[in-house]
Amino acid sequence: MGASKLTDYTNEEITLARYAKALSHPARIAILNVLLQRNVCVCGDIVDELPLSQSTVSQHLKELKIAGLIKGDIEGASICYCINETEWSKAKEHFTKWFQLYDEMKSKCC
Amino acid sequence: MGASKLTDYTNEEITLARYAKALSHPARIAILNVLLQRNVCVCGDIVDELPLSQSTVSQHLKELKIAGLIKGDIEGASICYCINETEWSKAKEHFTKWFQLYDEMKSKCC
DNA sequence: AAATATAATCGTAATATTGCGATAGATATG
DNA sequence: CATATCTATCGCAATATTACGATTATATTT
Repeated sequence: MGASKLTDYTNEEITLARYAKALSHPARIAILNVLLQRNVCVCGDIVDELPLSQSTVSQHLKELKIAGLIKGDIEGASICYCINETEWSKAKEHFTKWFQLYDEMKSKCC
Repeated sequence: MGASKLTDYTNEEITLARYAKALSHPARIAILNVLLQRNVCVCGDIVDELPLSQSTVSQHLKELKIAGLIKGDIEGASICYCINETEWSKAKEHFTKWFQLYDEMKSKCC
């Protein structure tokens, strides 16, 4: 009856926040930009393109992998990273639809 | 000649990461959802809708305000928060265009 | 097998974030 | 003016993030 406090966040809120978190560091955006700009899958080249150490880049790659935005295929001694199309599309959809909610608002205030 | 290390991130990378950071917590997404769902500007109502204390909500509101995504108009003793249309559109554009870069890739790998 | 190259992981330090209660400031109401 | 309401800020604790060097694991050469 009384209690109107939300007990928790919705799945949609959590999902969106998780994608956003993956993109919340310039290094991770830069990594994805490298993957977007090159036709070929890069691996250690990413390290050379960023102002960060190998271990730090590897950590950022791990986070992007956990978020699902990239995948890494073992290619000999090196690893070929690239954007995960499925998850990329999902993230795109989530953001696009969410941002569009504003346009669908009937009455905007202030 | 040799050195190919990026000295720093691009403005675009920083901007995108900053927007993403503002959206990287479920509470902030939830706050924006409240503002998106209500026709009228809410103020302290946001606190009632979230599983967080008043001070914590206030802090999240501050971050959203710093990111520019919302603005707060003083309305008597309370404050009327709403989405900042200009910045919202900017963020939307940034994300949309960036996500679209994938579609514009000539050859996808892996 | 030894040496080399590549990338992940460990350990650690510095910093940032998150959350809350308590307090302060500003505005309304009696 | 006193009180109540609403929101921001302060102080603090717990946790998470970021970054790096050193090490480890795996694969490729020689």
